[in-house]
Amino acid sequence: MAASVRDVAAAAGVSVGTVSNVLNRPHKVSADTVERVTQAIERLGFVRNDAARQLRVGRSRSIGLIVLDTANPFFAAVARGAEARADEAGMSVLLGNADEDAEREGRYLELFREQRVNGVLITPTTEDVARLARLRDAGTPVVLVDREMPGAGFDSVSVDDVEGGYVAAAHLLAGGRRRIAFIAGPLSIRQVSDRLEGARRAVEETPGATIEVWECPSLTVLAGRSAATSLLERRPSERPDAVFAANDLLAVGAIQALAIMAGVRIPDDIAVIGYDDIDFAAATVVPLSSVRQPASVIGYTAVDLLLAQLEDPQGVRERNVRFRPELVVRASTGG
Amino acid sequence: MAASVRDVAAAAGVSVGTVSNVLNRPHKVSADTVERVTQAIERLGFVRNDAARQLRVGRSRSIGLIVLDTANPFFAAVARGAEARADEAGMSVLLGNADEDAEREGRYLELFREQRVNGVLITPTTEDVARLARLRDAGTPVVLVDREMPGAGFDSVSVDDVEGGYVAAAHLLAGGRRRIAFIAGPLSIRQVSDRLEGARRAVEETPGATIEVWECPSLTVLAGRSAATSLLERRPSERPDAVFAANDLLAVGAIQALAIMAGVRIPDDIAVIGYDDIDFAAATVVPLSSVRQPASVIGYTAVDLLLAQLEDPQGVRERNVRFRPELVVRASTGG
DNA sequence: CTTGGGCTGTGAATCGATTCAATCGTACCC
DNA sequence: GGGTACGATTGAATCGATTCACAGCCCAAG
Repeated sequence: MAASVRDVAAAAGVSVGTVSNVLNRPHKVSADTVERVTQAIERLGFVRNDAARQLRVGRSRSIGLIVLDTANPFFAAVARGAEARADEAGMSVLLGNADEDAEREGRYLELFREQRVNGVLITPTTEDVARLARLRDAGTPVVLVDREMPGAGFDSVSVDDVEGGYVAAAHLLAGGRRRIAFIAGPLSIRQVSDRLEGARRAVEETPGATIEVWECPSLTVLAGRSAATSLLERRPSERPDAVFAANDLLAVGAIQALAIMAGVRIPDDIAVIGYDDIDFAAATVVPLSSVRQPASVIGYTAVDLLLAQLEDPQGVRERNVRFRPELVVRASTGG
Repeated sequence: MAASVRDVAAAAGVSVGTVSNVLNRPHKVSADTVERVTQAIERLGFVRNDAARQLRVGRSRSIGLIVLDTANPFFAAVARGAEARADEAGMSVLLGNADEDAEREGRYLELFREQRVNGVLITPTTEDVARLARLRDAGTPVVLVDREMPGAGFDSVSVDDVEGGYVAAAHLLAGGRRRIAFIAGPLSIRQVSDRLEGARRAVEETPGATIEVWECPSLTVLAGRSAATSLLERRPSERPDAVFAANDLLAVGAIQALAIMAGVRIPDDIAVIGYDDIDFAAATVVPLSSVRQPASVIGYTAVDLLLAQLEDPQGVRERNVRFRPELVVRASTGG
């Protein structure tokens, strides 16, 4: 059906070994042989069969990346960064969308193993890393993205979410807010619980301040909207005076519910702060304050660590690159 | 290194053929053999080598999807839809980000050919489909996404962009606007030029109405912001009274520049309408009117067409599924 | 003239899952 | 007992690119 190296070799009047050399080590082949083979390739429309190549070589040229949710611009940016670095190394990135679901995550992990990827970058959905540990022990480099697990022996690239949570809450408290509602995604997601922990810490340092948690099933605009809606069922006097959303999607949803659908004044009645500082944060009804993470740099760095592991499989492990979150103040918190 | 079927066979005391059968046709194997083999697989941590499988079977279990820009939530939604349908068919989607760049697009096309994907879904960056035609003629099904090319012989799933452009402009005109600025992405992108064509048509039907085109290098928030900024360099009396952005990202950027940075009143001074109706459209400073496209349905349907081609390679070609765009009116056009 | 070294080029062996014709039992029927 | 049928199992052949030990050739040095 499709032309193979064998066909090309026949057409060019050389051996298969030579064709392979033209493909992979052209400098080892005389110029006019390269020419003849190249022409034959062109003529036959030959395209290297990557499966055969992989089988022989023993590994692929791709890196697997599993993120919590591709619909989140933050992860889209992470993926771009990862892709850029992989590109430089002549590799490509396979992107898997776990959709905050451990089972889907598992399916992608399995798929990537079958594909013999060079390594896996992952933002795990759960604390359970037994699977990842097995994968790593079987020789596949693993790098945690946007997440750190000290002691588990994984390289990681993360942003200190506890600090980020602290910074966000401290900012609200500094603005005089005392009753904070934390609109959370699933608390089983580490980023969420860390941000909460940081926020709690800030609250505890402030006499009279309280924080309550609204757990949503997912980190989406829709979830944020419905969380804020149920929040509005209370009498105004019992409502919180600030909302800290676990990410910008939730915050955007909350703003839709509060400002647009219910006419709550932001930040006068309720201040809102999100997390991630996605592109849209500056364009919301009331421009959204947020905590910025260097998304694409995270992706880029993660691939970097992976390549280092590939380079030197015996090298030091558990390198944790940690970025600092950065508060971005806009109108939604009275900036 | 990693365990192979051969190792599993030895460990379970059966032949490699039986292991393969357990993997692929368990009903053909007696229950206790299945059990023994399964245990051996477990014990050895065997994971099927997909490259070998692919090599033998002749094709992969994946579908390639190349979109203009993964950072655009519209395409993220398309990808989700595609993934959902592929999943149902036991396939997975390889996502390529062309980034509006024909060369990157070509690289992914090449990659997908090497991987022997079952088919390619693509939103082409250019009009030049010679490459795609070659791919199709070589036996790889191709489905155009969010784009139609009558006569070229490709199946496609699209939304009538000319109509969408017409609807958007007609809406602005119906609101009394007469001087429309079309903030365009690269006009080489068909969606952009089609939307412009539709808008032009509406303008021509309206005495005294004019439309001018601001071409941006890309379809991003940033590009929209700078286009709107340069628009503001004119004296207020010479500014347009409406902006039609080729997509929501541009519109969001334009809103940032107009409303937030320059204090232009929307829609009083300038009305704004976008295209795609992404999740964030409802949450912008001034909720954004837009033209909705059923993004995830587009992705889902595209895979559907692809599967049909796979099913029946000789079947009818050039099936064009066309959805109708839907006007969504919000405050940015005085809704 | 011979030897040695540097280039080119060769082709059989290899990776691991799948396939399918062939074999082996066992049960059943006449 | 002989024959048939059927289910379970076997294992050699296969897919296509890569690799590497080896061969052929030519020129320069001895």
